[in-house]
Amino acid sequence: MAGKGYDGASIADVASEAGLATGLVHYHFKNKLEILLEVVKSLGATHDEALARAIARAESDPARELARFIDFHLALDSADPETLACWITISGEALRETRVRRAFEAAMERTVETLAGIVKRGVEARVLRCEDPKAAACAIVATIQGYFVLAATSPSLIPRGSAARSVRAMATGLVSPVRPLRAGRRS
Amino acid sequence: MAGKGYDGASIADVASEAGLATGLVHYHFKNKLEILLEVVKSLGATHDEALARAIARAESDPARELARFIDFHLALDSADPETLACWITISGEALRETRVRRAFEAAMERTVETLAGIVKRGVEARVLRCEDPKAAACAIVATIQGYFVLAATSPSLIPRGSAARSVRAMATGLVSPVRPLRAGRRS
Amino acid sequence: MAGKGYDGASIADVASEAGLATGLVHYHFKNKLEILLEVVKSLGATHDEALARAIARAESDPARELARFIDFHLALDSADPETLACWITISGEALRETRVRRAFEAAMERTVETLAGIVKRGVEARVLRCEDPKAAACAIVATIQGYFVLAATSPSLIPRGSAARSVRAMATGLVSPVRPLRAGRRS
Amino acid sequence: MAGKGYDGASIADVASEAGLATGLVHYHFKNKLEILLEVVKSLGATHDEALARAIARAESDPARELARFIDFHLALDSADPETLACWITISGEALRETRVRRAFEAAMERTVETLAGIVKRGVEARVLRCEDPKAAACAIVATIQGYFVLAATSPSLIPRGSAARSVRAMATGLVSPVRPLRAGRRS
DNA sequence: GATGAATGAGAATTCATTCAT
DNA sequence: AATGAATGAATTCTCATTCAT
Repeated sequence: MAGKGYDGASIADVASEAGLATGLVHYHFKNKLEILLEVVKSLGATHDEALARAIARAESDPARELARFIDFHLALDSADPETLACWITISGEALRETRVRRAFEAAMERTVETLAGIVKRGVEARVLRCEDPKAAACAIVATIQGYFVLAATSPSLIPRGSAARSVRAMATGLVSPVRPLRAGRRS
Repeated sequence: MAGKGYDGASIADVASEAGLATGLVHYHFKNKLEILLEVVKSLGATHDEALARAIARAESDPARELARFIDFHLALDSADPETLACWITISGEALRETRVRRAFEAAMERTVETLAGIVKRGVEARVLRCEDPKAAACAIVATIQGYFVLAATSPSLIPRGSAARSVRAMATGLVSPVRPLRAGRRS
Repeated sequence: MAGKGYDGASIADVASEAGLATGLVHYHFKNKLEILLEVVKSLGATHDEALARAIARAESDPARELARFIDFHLALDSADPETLACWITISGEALRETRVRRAFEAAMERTVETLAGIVKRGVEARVLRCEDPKAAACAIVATIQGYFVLAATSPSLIPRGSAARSVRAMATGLVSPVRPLRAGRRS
Repeated sequence: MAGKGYDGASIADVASEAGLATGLVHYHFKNKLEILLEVVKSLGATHDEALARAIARAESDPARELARFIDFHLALDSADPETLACWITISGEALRETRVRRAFEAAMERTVETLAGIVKRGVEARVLRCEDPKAAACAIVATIQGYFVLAATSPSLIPRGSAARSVRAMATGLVSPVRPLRAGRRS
């Protein structure tokens, strides 16, 4: 589905990719749609766990958590293109299938809330200044989603390595950290 | 195609939507794909013209042009949901069809270049500071694209009216205007 | 139609081959079928005239007329492949369309009668011996038709230049000429 | 396909003739073309086996094998008209589809080689005289093919029962048997 | 659990034919 | 005579889904 799109991938494709017989796919999934929903669920869970791990390494410093959050999503050079394509495919189906939309929306909301939580704690700790943490979190998540689309469709448009750097700069405009945002140990 | 997606919309759907016989659609378009390509082309042209008009009202003040650019794209409350859906559908097909990708990429590139041009002129005029105008333009365009996805799939996630405001704040982090960015007369 | 077959050739193909607009084809021909019937008619007439000319050069010598008849049809090296293909296509449609069958049958019958006439005159002139001139003519015409099929589909199967020679030898077995059949001046 | 021609017979026709659902035909054959190729293959195999059996009854007497060969193909009164139509349809498609041509050509070649082998053995055994057995075989096979076309499209043109007799007489002219060719026990 | 044949609805596409101009 | 847009039926092919084994 990542490679051919939801409609483009037939159950036979899915089955052969998994080394199974077509019939067996329907033994495990009632519907083609259920397969996609399972993908959203699993992709979301994997993402959330990996994100939590990445943030945990920031040792509860909100400013560094924010930087981690950005870097985690925008290390596009090392991103799995298949996962990117998958996520964009999901966003496309979310336009039309209520259940996909709900799952996609839920995943986005969890991510936004995670980030909003970081910002709020930053504000409380007076290392960040921000009037509307939810809006700020939403803006950064939107930017990340937009970079996903660009990375998957028009990679040559993104100056190499600029994504995370640019978004850290943008975040500065949103949350006015006391000190400039610095990347985690990774970068 | 906006409503049902590229694969979901049959030629019969397209034809009946247009009040035509199915055969006539194939008389005018060699392929289903050509229809989509025509949509990309036309959507891109319409966008470019409207954007140029919006920027023109900024009377060559780069900072105001930048604000106009943002507001033009992110007046999401008044955005046509069908056009949003259409653009996201296109980005999904761009993943798989080379020709759609090229058209989508070209449209994105034109938009990025337009914005990069504004930033460069702002830098030259010393009203903006920015080390990498291309990267900055790319980041803002990515953010816009991301907001489109959110607006079309998860509108409840975006605090009402926050999009343009947030992006103006983010832009501040990227281009350090001498004075804070203010919207044009519209806002 | 020669190149793509009756069904394979669309009216648009026919029109563009002739440098006309599609509509005009139907102005001149009621039907697609009428086009094919016209082809049979015209091909038959052209054939008959050319055959008559070829025979005329034999100066009423039945044995030489027979040789001429064979050579005329089996100078396969110089045969127009398109005409061959056309004739085979026609024979295929003759299987199914009554009117094509009638036209094809009529053309075949004229050819058989022409040859039978030659043989009869040869018998009367006592230069040929043959119990059933009609059957003999039919056999030779069948052979020619069969060579057409082979020449058009499996030319490598026919030893170069052997067709006319073999058929002259075969004719010998059918009509026992007093002297061996010799080709006309052409060969 | 025998009755309506390759293009005239739809997959739906094929399926209903076989009492199957349309989809199942495509489950077993990748293409419509593959169906035809399968027909050529199967028809060729059936023909070859039956021909081998017919020849076997001639007890290795080349002159009688030759007569058998002719009678086997030209017992047109008892020939299956559907098989005839099928073979002619195949020859028509052979004009246009490379793979059909190859299969048709191969079948013709096998038949020609079978006959050429008979003639060669006859020559070696000094019961037949023939300078070019391949050309002779080719001529007789062409005649048979031509009779198929006539039998399928213009049966009234062939004096009843004359085909095999005529071809035996023609063969005499090609291979000069020491004694006249006589049919096997069948005739 | 697992297989893969079978079904039939629905898709894109082609094309003979019509017809207003 | 000529054009070419328009029609809609028919065709090949794909595929989610079912089901006997």
